[in-house]
Amino acid sequence: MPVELSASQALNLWHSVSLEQVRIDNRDLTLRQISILLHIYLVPPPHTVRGLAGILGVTKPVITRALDTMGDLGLVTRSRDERDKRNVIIKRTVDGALYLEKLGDLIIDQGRKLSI
Amino acid sequence: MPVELSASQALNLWHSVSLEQVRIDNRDLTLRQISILLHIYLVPPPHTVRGLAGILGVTKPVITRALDTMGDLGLVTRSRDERDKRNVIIKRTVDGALYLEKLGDLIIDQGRKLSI
DNA sequence: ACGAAAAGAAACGCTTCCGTAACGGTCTGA
DNA sequence: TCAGACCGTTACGGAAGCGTTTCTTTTCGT
Repeated sequence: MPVELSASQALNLWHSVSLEQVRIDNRDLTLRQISILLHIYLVPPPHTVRGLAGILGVTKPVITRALDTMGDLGLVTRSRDERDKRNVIIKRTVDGALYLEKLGDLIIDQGRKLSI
Repeated sequence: MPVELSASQALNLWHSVSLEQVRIDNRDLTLRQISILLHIYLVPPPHTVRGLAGILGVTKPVITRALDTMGDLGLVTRSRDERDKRNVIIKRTVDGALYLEKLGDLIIDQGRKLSI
């Protein structure tokens, strides 16, 4: 079930959602952080630092720092992989799920308001 | 013509577009910068620093800095308002239009790939 | 058993962003 | 006309991001 958007619909959707996100959310995540967060919550686990770095095309410290920041915000958690103690498994939190739920609602709302 | 999205469609769309944007674009604009850029290009002019600050709910220096950064990237230009020389009018550029055209195409492409 | 490899974190120097506050140039109305 | 309001920028100290490099712990192959 693809979603067919016109050029103006696509950009207007992005515009209104970004704007509301900026206005509402004081946490001000970067695009990278949002990508990581969405990836963790939408793609089946397990998620590792190395894996995420490869997927986003960034270096490992970028992921570590993003997880530090989002961990402080309560959006994700980390725990050692007991099967291979070199790995860290990135886990979801209730707050993180809530955050993305709100984002989803925002996108849906702004999508409904589109014209042309 | 509203766009009806399911919760999973909304988040998957945001996920895939953010991910591709991170992978493709080395400029790495912040969400605020993207909001400003989209606003300048989608909302009829004139655009002023004070006006944008009010719309985004941020302070004026935030707008000035964002315009500095995006000006260096060639995405926007500024010029004094000759009618009231206190004001600065923010203008569009060819590169900026091209940047947003690519973003629009990306959103459209990822929208087409959605399922469920 | 032990050296190499792998994973994540920490350190380092740098850049960029933030909000508050102060600053010059411009307009305006009393 | 000129004091005050307005507009955008700059300055400042601090926080957070970046990529590269180094370090610690753990695993794996021989």
